[in-house]
Amino acid sequence: MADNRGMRISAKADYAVRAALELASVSDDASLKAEAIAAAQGIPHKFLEGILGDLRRGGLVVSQRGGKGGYRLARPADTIAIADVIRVADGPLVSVRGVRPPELSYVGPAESLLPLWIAVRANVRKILGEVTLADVATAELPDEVQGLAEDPEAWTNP
Amino acid sequence: MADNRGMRISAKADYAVRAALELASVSDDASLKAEAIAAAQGIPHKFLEGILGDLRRGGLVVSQRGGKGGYRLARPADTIAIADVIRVADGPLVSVRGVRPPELSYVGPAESLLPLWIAVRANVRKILGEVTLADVATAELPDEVQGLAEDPEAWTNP
DNA sequence: CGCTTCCCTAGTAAATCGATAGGAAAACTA
DNA sequence: TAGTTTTCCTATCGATTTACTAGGGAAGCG
Repeated sequence: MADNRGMRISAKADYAVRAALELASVSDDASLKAEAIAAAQGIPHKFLEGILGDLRRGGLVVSQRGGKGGYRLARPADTIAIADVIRVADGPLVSVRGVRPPELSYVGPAESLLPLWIAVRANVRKILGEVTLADVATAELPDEVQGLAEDPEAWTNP
Repeated sequence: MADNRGMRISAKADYAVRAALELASVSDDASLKAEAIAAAQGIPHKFLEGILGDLRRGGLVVSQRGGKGGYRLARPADTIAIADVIRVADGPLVSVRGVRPPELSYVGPAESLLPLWIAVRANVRKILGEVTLADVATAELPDEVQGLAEDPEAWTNP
């Protein structure tokens, strides 16, 4: 009864970020077709189309139809945080039981759970909010993040 | 199409932690009945029973049947991290598309996504792994966590 | 027009979420 | 030993979500 799942990043969010990275990696006013992104990243084409629609409605990408059409980023890649992409594709970064931490209320010995969830959220926000598409696409993560990822301990499973 | 959900803590994980906190708040060898915990925390009784079963199988609580029965923590409250409880109730703390970060493989401009997820996971682990049931139950969070939770910015939504 | 590519709506199988139901098995109590 | 209490186990359930697929309409271009 205690199996998979915990705090998960959905396929949709993962795909959205990867698609955005693909767009971030091409020269500034060039555009990519959904099919090309799908092939490059191994994402189901029609599923990706829906995700790109979300990114467009969220103002992160712009699209063009027709023969020379495709998608491109609406802003420079170094002004779009990974958090922006996840939020547009998947909603709030962190939630507890479906609601965002500030809406929760705890009683008795659980009262201090609220500040704890808030702290977790603040930390996730800090990382995903400061790392941009440009950072990831050029493989130059901020030192702070790089440091965390270099600790061999971080790569081990529980 | 871009609605709720992101990185979520499930009802089950939330309930598990709250139940464990209730147990942490009573004197050391006393025990609580599932019904009492359910009432104190407003958790559906039968649902909680299943969760307490997980905690028992995970070695975090011990149980006793019969008239004077109930549940108590298997170890002192200051040796059980919130992360322990979540993992036992809900599986790995952080996962991407159902699998744990080290099992992922990215190509092209998405290559540095892996270290990014690793960094996020390391950070979540750090917080939830160092805060114990005793810390939360006594409302004395570690300074580092307290600091994060005190920033007013952390309490605002996006 | 004809081709391409985005755009939109619907549907769908499978899993998960958040429970509920019913009773068997143990422990204590009288 | 009978009765009570409480945990323990299995099974089920409706709603929602997840990860896709299908099919066609609407732009844009040559």
